[in-house]
Amino acid sequence: MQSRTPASRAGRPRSAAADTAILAATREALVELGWSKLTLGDVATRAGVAKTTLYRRWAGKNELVVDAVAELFDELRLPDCGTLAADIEGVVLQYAAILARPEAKSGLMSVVAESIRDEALRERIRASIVERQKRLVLEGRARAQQRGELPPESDPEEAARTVDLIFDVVAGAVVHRTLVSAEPADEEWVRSFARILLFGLTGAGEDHDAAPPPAEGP
Amino acid sequence: MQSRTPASRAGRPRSAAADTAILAATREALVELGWSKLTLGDVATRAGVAKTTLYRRWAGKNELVVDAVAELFDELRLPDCGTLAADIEGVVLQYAAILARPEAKSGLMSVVAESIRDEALRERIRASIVERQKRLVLEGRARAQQRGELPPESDPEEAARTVDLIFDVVAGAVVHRTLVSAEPADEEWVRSFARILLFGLTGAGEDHDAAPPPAEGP
Amino acid sequence: MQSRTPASRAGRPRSAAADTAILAATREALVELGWSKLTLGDVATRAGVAKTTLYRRWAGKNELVVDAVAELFDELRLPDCGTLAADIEGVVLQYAAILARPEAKSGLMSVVAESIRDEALRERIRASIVERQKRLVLEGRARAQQRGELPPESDPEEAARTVDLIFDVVAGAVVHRTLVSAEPADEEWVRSFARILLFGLTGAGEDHDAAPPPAEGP
Amino acid sequence: MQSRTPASRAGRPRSAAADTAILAATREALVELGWSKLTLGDVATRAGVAKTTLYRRWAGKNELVVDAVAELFDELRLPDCGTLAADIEGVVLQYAAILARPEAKSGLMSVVAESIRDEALRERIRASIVERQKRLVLEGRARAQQRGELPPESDPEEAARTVDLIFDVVAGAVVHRTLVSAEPADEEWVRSFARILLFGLTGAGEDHDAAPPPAEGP
DNA sequence: CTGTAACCGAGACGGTACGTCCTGTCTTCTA
DNA sequence: TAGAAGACAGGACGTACCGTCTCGGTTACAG
Repeated sequence: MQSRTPASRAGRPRSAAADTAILAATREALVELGWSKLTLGDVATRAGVAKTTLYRRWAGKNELVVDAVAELFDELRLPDCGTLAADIEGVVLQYAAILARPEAKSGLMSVVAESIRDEALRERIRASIVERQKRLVLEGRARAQQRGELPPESDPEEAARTVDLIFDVVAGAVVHRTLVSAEPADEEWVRSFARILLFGLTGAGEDHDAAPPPAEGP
Repeated sequence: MQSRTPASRAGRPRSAAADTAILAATREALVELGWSKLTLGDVATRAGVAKTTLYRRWAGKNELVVDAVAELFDELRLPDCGTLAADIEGVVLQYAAILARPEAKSGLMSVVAESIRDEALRERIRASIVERQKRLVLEGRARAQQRGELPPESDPEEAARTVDLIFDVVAGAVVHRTLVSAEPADEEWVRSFARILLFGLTGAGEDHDAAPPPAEGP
Repeated sequence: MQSRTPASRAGRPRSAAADTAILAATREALVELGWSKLTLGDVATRAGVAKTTLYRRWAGKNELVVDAVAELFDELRLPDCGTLAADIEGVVLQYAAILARPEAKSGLMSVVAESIRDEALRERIRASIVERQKRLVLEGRARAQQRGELPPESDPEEAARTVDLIFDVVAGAVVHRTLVSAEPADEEWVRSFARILLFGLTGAGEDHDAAPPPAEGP
Repeated sequence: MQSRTPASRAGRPRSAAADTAILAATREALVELGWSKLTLGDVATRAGVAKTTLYRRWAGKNELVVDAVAELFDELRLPDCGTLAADIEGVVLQYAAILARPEAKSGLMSVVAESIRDEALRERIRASIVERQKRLVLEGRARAQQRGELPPESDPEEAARTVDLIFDVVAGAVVHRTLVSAEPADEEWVRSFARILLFGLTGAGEDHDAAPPPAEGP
């Protein structure tokens, strides 16, 4: 989380408990107050820690919140459900479950909004949150290829672009459903979404130029 | 924007020019400073207006920013490109163009983040921004149905759910691409995304229970 | 009180009732709020009058309060009590009675304090409040001279100086007793004060160089 | 001025230099602007101090001005001039000299006016300004009694009342001369005033019931 | 077992912005 | 043309946080 560069510097070492307490207090405050009303002084008080201690470890509110929220994504795992369809549903549901928590909603969107004007913050978010999720998409594809549900990629660059695209679609849809539409991304919704995504993925590769055939739905 | 109730109340009427100046100043400040560093005092100064005038018309920063950003969406139109595929690409591109503007990025995401803890703000966003966009999805579907590209909906409730889903997918993908991945939603990306969406929409309705057939890509 | 320049200007004449209502409202507000918390907007509301009307007639808070307080001194009269001693007591008691009223305390001292930095205000106070009181001292001396209690003045300039001195002593003592010591200037106090003043006045003229004889008091 | 209670509390101690700078800046602002136009923000700026520092130590403008003005009275000393007459003149002159300073004029009268509606403020003024002066009256009487110019008091309660009366007369006269009449309390005026006071004090005790003898002046 | 270096809590500090209130001016409608 | 109503520019208010600093005290490793 922070630099620990050399070996074991002289002097009193930093309290490890403080880190835990601060991040927990941050999430608690996010739930109660939301990002914009969260103050570092209040977080310090909740954590039973001096404001100085907090500033010694994080540069500011944004960095602190990124770390606090990032811990929520530690539990994200890709379950092996046997089919690509089930895997997609599984990972989307997990992502939706995390975004259903108020500390994630409040914290994540706000720091993303802040990151628009702050390159370092954007990088921190990417490293500690986004990449962790994107790994799941990669794992899922590899597994589907092993099963024969998806063909092995021919052009690796094109394949990377597709992963990015899928990730934006999945994460974006869940985020928009949860935050903007403010409706729960429940099982039914996830199933509908996964259908569209699956058909999009498996159908979109067939023919790049032919118009798609007319269909009954939606 | 504000009450317009009776006919022509007593006392000096509110300056219409002030509204315009304030909203423009707000967008300008959003571009330069971003949401979190935007100050109502600064906006007032830029607009050549007293702080009180600003507070007389808006309850706070969030309400002001929503109105300022909402004006950006006034220009959103659905072009009639002849085919569903082209229409989808067209509207996604337009939405992407708006989200490419820094005042939209900074403003929109921040107020959405704030709206998580503020029902009234969420409603204001829905009314002045979201609904305006969702109308385009409805228009596009009606047009596609006229052309015969999409069948008329049988269950109107199911149809409404589908519109919401599509909207979350489209808007979410563009938002995520633009803000989180911080890559431009350019023509190439939009074409790829529209392909997936089109196949998803036209293919997903075919058979609700059968597994999709294996495909080549990606 | 204010300009009334020519004869009877064209257009709607100023409401005379408004003046009365405004001054009464000013005194009422002085009692309830004191000078520093009194606002012209509040006075206008109490008087059932628009702020504009108020500003059309008075230049500001200070001028308004001077006029409002000056009306309190209209009732000041010098009773003919038969002896100089009784006359002094009588006028001091009257002055004390006015200063016992909270609107006088609050208003008078504040405008005097303001007048330190405002020549025009000082002149207005002198004209509408101070001179009115000083007249009583002049009357009292004339009456005492007629009775033979005081000798006629030889040097008119010296006499004027003495009147000023007496006035400062009398008014100053009552003001200080009432405001700074915050004790009532009741009959007992006035009697003690009048004794000192009377002996001072009648004894001080006797011998300008000789040291006063030792005495029993105070 | 503020609490000094325990030994050396935790945390960064308050800057002593700040107190000095703030009070000096307050007097400076009083001279330039007067009480009503004096701003706490401006005082803070002049003192090179943050507004918060100022509010941490004083409850408001009035308390601050009392303390700033009170320091002016620190220099007040009773000179031993040998006779009661000379002592009176000396102390009155000193008091007049302080009241001649614009910061005293502006500040003192305004806070006294405010104190009418604020018991705590009145007490603060009494403690830090009035009592300090009243001590001089006590010293002066004791000295005169040692010299035999005044008899020792028989009734201590009556004696206290007399001290209060004298103080109101002396302070009130100087204040009224300086502020209301707006004339300097110069040596000549002080001599005339001291004469009256001296005769009043030494003569008033002689006979409580007899009418004073007719005299030549004023 | 003793420096000493880095930590810790507490809280004052110089700042910035807040949202409210009041001032004195103006603009409109009504009488 | 006066008056009521109320919007306007401007500016001070007192509060809340920010991020920094200066204290007295406490660990825990190094000599």
